[in-house]
Amino acid sequence: MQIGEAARRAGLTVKTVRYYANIGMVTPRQDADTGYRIYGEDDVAKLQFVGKARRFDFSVEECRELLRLYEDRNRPSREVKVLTMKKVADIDSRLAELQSLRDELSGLAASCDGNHRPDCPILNALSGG
Amino acid sequence: MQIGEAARRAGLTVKTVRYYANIGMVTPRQDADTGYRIYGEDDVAKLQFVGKARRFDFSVEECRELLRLYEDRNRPSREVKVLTMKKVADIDSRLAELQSLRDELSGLAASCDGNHRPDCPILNALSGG
DNA sequence: ATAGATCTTCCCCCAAGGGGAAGGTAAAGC
DNA sequence: GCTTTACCTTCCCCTTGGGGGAAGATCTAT
Repeated sequence: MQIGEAARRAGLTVKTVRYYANIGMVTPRQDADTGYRIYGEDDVAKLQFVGKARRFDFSVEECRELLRLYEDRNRPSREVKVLTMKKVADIDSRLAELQSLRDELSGLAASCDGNHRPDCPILNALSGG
Repeated sequence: MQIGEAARRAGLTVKTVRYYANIGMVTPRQDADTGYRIYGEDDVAKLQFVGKARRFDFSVEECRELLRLYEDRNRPSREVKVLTMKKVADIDSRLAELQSLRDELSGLAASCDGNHRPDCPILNALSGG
């Protein structure tokens, strides 16, 4: 099939699928006459795989690694688990960071009257040392 | 003072301070002879303000807006509060998204033996529809 | 034959700067 | 006076993960 249908079936944009071809992540055959990319079922499966991994917040490089493991029928599952737990740890630290930001900002917002007068504890906090 | 000291006092890199000057966010005087940027105390205060707002996850454009409010002695505090609460809402939705990702990934990791054998529920989940 | 949909490559764009080259300037040491 | 060192300037390319759109080729339907 052509790139449009492959993209549709993988739930990705054509631009994205072409990008994955360019960076060598999912490389379809190429028609010698027209230059059109030709995708097979296996390619679509890989595109779906990558799309899903991206939605799980894996970076493109991490997806490349996961894809390599996915294609290696003999890899130990430990390798996949390690990558996944590392990603969970990444997300945990980002969560903690965001939560703390959220609490501080929310506290500031609560302390601000939010009326027509110019006095504002939020700006005071941002400008204070 | 010159850009180096201004950056040091604001806790930013010289690159960042120069960037803020280029995009018109914090614009110092400029020495006509040497072309050197010359920062005053008020500029340093603005740099500190922006640096702090950036650490609170406000985008550069949002910082520009906050800075405008900061400099406007007559603005109603409501405007600042609205911006802040919108940012809190942004962070909340990002938190929910990350939390859900984290739970799914963590569940997958828990279901994977992580041994030397190739069977891996994580990859199965990523490749399944 | 021609219109419309799809495909190709090519190039510029986003945030928020970082890295480093090439060159001007100033202060301190000898 | 000369040199080293530290600081400053502009300029350009790099990052992530593609999006937007132009110019041109190809395929399908009428």
